[in-house]
Amino acid sequence: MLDKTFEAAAVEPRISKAWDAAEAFRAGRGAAPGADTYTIVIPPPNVTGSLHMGHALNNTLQDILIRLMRMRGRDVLWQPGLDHAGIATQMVVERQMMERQEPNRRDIGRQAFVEKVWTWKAESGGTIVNQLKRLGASCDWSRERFTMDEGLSKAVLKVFVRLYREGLIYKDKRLVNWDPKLLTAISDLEVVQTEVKGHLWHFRYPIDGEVFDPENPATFIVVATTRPETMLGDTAVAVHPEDERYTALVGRKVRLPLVGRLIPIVADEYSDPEKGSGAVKITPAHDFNDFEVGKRHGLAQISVLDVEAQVAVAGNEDFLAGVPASAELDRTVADFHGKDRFTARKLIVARMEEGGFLEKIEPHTHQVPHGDRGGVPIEPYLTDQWYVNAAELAKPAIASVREGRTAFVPKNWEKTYYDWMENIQPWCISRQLWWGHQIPAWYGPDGTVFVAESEAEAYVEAIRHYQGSEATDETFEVTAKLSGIELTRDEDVLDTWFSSALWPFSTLGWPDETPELKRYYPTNVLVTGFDIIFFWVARMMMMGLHFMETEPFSDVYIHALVRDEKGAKMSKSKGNVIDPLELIDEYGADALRFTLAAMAAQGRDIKLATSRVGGYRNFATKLWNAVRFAEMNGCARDAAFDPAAVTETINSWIVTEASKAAADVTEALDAYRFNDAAAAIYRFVWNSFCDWYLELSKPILTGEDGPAKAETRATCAYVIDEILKLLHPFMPFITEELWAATGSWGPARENLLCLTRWPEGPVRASAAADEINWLVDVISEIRSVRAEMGMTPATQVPLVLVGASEKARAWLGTHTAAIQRLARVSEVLTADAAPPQSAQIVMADGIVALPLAGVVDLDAERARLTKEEAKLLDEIGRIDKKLSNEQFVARAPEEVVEEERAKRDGYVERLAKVRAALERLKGD
RNA sequence: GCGGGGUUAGCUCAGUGGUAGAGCGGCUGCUUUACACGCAGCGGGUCGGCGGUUCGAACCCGUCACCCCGCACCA
Repeated sequence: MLDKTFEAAAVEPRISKAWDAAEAFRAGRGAAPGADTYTIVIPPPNVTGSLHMGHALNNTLQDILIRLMRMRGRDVLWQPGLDHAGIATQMVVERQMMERQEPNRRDIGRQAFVEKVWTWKAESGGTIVNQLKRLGASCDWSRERFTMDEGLSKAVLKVFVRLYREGLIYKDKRLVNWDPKLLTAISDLEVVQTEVKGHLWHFRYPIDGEVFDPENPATFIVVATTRPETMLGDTAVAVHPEDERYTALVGRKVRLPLVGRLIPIVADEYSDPEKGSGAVKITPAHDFNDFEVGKRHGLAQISVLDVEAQVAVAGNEDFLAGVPASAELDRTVADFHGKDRFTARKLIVARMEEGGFLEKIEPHTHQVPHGDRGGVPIEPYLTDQWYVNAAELAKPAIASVREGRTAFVPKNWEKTYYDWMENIQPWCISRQLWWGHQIPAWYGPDGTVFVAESEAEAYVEAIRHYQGSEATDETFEVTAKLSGIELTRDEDVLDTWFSSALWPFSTLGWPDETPELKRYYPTNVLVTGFDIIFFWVARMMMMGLHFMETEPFSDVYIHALVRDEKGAKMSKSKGNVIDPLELIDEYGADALRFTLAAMAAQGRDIKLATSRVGGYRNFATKLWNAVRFAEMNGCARDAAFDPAAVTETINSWIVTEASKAAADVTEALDAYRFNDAAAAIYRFVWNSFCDWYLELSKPILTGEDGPAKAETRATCAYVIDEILKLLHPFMPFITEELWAATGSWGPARENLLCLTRWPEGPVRASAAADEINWLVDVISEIRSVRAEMGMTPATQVPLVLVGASEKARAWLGTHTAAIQRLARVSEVLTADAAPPQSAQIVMADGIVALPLAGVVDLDAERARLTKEEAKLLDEIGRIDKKLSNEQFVARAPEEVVEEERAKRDGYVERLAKVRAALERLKGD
């Protein structure tokens, strides 16, 4: 006998083990002969990560699709794995070293540090994998991949070299987003804008040739800035060409305070007359816009900060070039050199004030770019970095979506994709880190770069380049030594997303021509959150198209972000994080999964209230107890059972309803309408099967043995099987457990539920619906009236069916026992007229009278009927208004008009009966 | 500034042309032999405001208000 409740914590690990032991999730398991493939690659979670609500949702949805398709007999692969998360992982390991008071990474050197990271990965990396297993994710874990694996690294090398040779990867000196804390460049996408309350400092720059007088505006030009410390690198002041206030000054020069550099006033449309003073200082080496202005006017790029964003002016040739020596300059160098950018800011403002160059300070709130990992303001910084020509790779990726080869669901995300792809910037892929794929570029003594898949090849190329001679792979070392060439490898590593972009094919074995690659690429759908469209979707599209010449996936399902119940994004700093593992502990993985699926409506974020998880845990218990009931009543599966051949009304009805539910669930999942699918199975299980079918079957199951009882037992078991299948993608644990349990009291199961065929086929026709609807109405109405009349459940009264049709009388006969039980009725009679002092329930087909003499307050019954009369008059009035509108009759579809007429007829008929019932009560 | 989304029951949310539903919560009753993580019943919404299209609008269009999210920029 099943326990009274489902103990998720006890059952889930056992079921997981059973799946593992059966290798149930290996690619192709359960596939029908000759089946099409169905592939999903997991968006690789970060190796340092642990399961958060976003992962829980993302993987629940993927698992639902995967389990569905596996049950439908497709050749399924769900490819799992992790990415190496360059910056995050390096930070984690460095923090650990610091906590253990070990020497830092620079002390131990690159090789030792990388070894430490691998050790860390082996010990504590990838905890998320086990957490995904707890969620029930049916990935082919035997194929788990890591972006730093040998095979995937090989793919990275191949891709880098090929793109380089095609001119799509290049090295360039430009401004990058520099993180002065982590000491690396980062890409645009890794920068977040944060609102900062700062100041706008207005500085007076003296005009060359005038005697500076703070009191005389004709002797200076005012520029406003939020970043005073960059003024040391100013190389111009820009004004708008049509700004009349300044036209006379264009072409003249100003002398940069504190430094003494003579810099031009240029006319450039970048300058906005509305902002600040209308004149803007230009620092090409420290601002992206200024960089462009500088290029237009041939200005020098003077970097005045070092990698840690400290002022670096002493011995800085660019800074000193053309600047006359002066005591003031010496003081500037002495005061500021080596100072942090924020310290320097204060000092510079003080010095400007001292010299009379500070006009005013305004409070100013603005968005300041911060590194998303390091959390400090990024510094636009002039360095050499490697770039991918993303604009070129984006072209075919845009076309794929435009031409429908890859479709976004919901469709409106296409716009976001286009907007980004059409304005895409060069992708900076080099990172000044140690953990990651080291860039396969070697430099010769004169700085010539040799990009190759291995050091050996690089030497071959170098020897060819420098000496025009050939070397073979076997002898290159010798040759290299003899040639005296020494190559130095580029220190930098690649952006983690560079390797993630190859994920849909690198995990399948590319660049080798593996059978898996041939079979499972392209994949069917990528399931991800919108915040990751740029990171993954776009880049996977670009790389997939370039190297495989086929889109990596045909659908991109973009799901919601999970927020807290107030709608705020969950974050550790806000402390509003709901931990999915805690929910699993408390309610079970099935309940969490079902909640997420039920709330995953398209195009809307999920505001998660934990109370809902509790509600769906109750749903699991409900199902559990329904099966327990079946067990207690001997509802064992019957191998010879044919759902098409049942004769009992309730059996025929539930078999039809089950087929409808199957069709609804399947249709919804095929359209990625997870919430509709969840709602359909929920309604069927609870409101059809448990509330009505099981209740109606009780008289039969507790009655005498015979064909009706046997059929009902078999039907009940059959429907439970159908339910377990339909619910399995959503609630894999409890359904697998019940599949095994029900297998123990009927014919043995041939297979695990996860490898069992999904219910397919058309909705079964049945004539039983009218009869069951009638029955449900009768019972519901009686219950309602009883409650309204204040009758206790213990009070039993007879039921008298008055003026009913042949059909209704027959139905009454069939279901007497059920009505007695569910409506608490002592006996069931028919009559031509209602007995005196009855409550009279007006049905479409006759009156159900409950003789209540002495049991109930007749005034209350009169009031009830009067209320109903008023309501009916209301309805009739409303319909009359509609029907008397000529436009409605003329223009509305025929069937709608007919429907209204039929409704009216029904109401009129009821009204007559209600009035008759009232009349009868008058006599009592 | 550009773009996307939202505003429906006390709360969290479904519902894309025929006068509204779920879960949770509330109220009343129930030791009805599957389930109190339950059963039965009840209450609760002028579907953000205004205007338009339509025979008919929660739904389509316009507009206003408020909220959220991207992107860009900010001297």
